[in-house]
Amino acid sequence: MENRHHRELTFLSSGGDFLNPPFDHTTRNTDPPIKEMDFFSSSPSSPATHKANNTNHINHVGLQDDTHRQGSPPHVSHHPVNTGLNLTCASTGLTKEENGENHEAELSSIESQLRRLQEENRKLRTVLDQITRSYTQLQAQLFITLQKQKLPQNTEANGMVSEQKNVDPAGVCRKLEVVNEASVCDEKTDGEVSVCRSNNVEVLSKTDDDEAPQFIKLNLGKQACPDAAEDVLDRSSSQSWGSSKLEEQPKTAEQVSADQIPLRKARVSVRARSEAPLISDGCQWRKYGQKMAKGNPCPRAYYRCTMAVGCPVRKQVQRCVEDKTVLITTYEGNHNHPLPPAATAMASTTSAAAAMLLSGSTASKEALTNSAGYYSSLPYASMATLSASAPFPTITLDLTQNPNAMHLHRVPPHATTFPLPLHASGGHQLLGHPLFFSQKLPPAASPLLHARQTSSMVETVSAAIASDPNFTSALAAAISSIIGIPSNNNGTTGAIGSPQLPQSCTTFSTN
DNA sequence: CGCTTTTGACCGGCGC
DNA sequence: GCGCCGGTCAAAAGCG
Repeated sequence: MENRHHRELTFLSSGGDFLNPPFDHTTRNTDPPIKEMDFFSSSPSSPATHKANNTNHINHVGLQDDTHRQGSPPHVSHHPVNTGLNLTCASTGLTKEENGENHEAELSSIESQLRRLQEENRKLRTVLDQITRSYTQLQAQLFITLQKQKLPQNTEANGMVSEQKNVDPAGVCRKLEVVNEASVCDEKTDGEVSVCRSNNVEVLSKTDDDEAPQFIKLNLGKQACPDAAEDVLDRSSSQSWGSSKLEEQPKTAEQVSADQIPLRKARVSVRARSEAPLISDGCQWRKYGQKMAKGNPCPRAYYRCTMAVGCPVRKQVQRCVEDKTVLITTYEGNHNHPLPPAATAMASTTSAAAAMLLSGSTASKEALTNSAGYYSSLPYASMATLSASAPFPTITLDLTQNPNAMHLHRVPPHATTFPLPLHASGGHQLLGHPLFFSQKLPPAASPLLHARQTSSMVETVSAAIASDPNFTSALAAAISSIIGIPSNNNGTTGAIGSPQLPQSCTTFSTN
C-alpha cells in the first residue's frame, strides 16, 4: 500500500516534471518519498486520515497534497486541490457535530472546487500532450535532417553503434544517455523513457545546454530500413501506432523495398520458461528450417510468419543450453499486415525493450555498462540484455527470473544488462495508453485514479513477469508486434483495448 | 488435397 | 582459398 502510494506520488509529480523540469529535477534527488512514508506511518492516529483512507479518491488527493507540501515546494497546479481535500478530511468530523449545514456547504464547495481543478488538470494535460507531440515532431525532423546531412555516404549500417557514433555525437550520444537513464523513472534523474501509447517511446531528456526538456519519440513499429538510425525517426513520423501526428513522409522506392526485406540489424529475444516447444504469441508461424546450433544440443527452429503473404517476420526458437526449460524466442523483421489483438496486446510494454535496443545501439557501450549496475537494483523491472557485439543488435528479455533477483542474472561480458522501464511512471499524459484508460475507466475517471491504476498495474506486471505463464506468451506476442507494426495498424486498432486481452495484457497498458 | 513439418542441400558471411 | 557456421530453400513425408 505504501509502495503503491509512493509510486502514485511519483507519477503525479511527474506531471509537473514536464512543466517544470528543473524543479522536479531537484526534488527528485531530495527526500519526498521518505517524508511521504513518514506521513503515512504517523497519520493513522489522526481521525482525518482515517476518513481519508476510507475513500480512495480523497485519499489520493491527500497523498498528492502531502507530496507537494512536504516533499517539494508548492506546486501551482496541485496545491489548491490538496489543501481543500485536507480541509475536508480534517474538518468533516468536527463540522458535522457542530454545524451540519456549514459542513454540507463546505463540502459541496470543496467538491465543486475539486471538480473544477480536475477539469483544469485534464485540460492542462491535453495541452501538454499537444505541446509534447509538437516538440517530438520537431525533434524528429531535426534529427532526420542532421542524419541526412551527415550520413549521405554512409549507406552501410552494419553496426548501428559505430554508425551513429560517427553521426552526431552531440545529439545521438545524448539521446543514448537519455535512454540509459530511462529506466529509473521513479527515481527521476535527468531523463525518462516511457512506454507511451501505442508503439512509440518518448524520451524526455535534459540536454546540456537546454533547460527545456527534449522529447525524442522512437517509433518501434518498423525497423526495416537499412539505415537504422534514420529509420527509427522516419518511421516515427509515418507509422506511429498512436497519436503521433508527424506528417507522412513519402517513401522512396528503397524504403518500400526495405519494408519487404527482413531486418537484420535488430532483434528482440525473449527468454521464458516453457515446456511447450513454442510459445503462443498470437501470430501464425510456419516452420521452414531447423538446425543444430553449435554449442547447443537442442536444435534451433526457424519459423516464418504466415499470417500474410510475404510477411518477412521470422523467429528462431531454441532451448537454452544451460536450462532446457528456458525457451529462447528471437523475433526479427516487420509484419506487413495487421496483427491480431493477442499479438498487439502488450506492445506498449515491450516497446520499451525495443526502445532500449534501438536507442541503446547508438549509445556508447561504456554508458550502458555504467548504468547497468545502477539499474539492476531497481525492482519490478524485467531484465533486458543488450548485446552490442552480436552480429545484430539484440535485446533479450529474460522473463525466467524474479525481477527482484535480476542482478543475479548472468550476463555475457560483451552484453549490457538493464531493467526495462516497465514501471515507467513519468509523463502520465505521454505514457498513458489512451485506449486502455478510455475503455477501462469511465469518462469521469480522474487522473488520480489513473495514477492508482498505473501503480497497481506496475505491481501486477512484476508479479506477472515472475509467475504468469500467460504473460510470457502475451509478451512474446507483443514483441512480435513491436518488431513490425503494419503501417495501417495505428493506435486506434481495437486490439489493445480489446476485451480479449488477458488480464496480464491490460496490465501492460500501463502508461 | 492442401497445409505443415522434416531434413538434407545450398548459400553467403566470416575468420583463419 | 578453404572451412565453419548460421540461415534459407525446397523436395519429401506426414497429417487432418
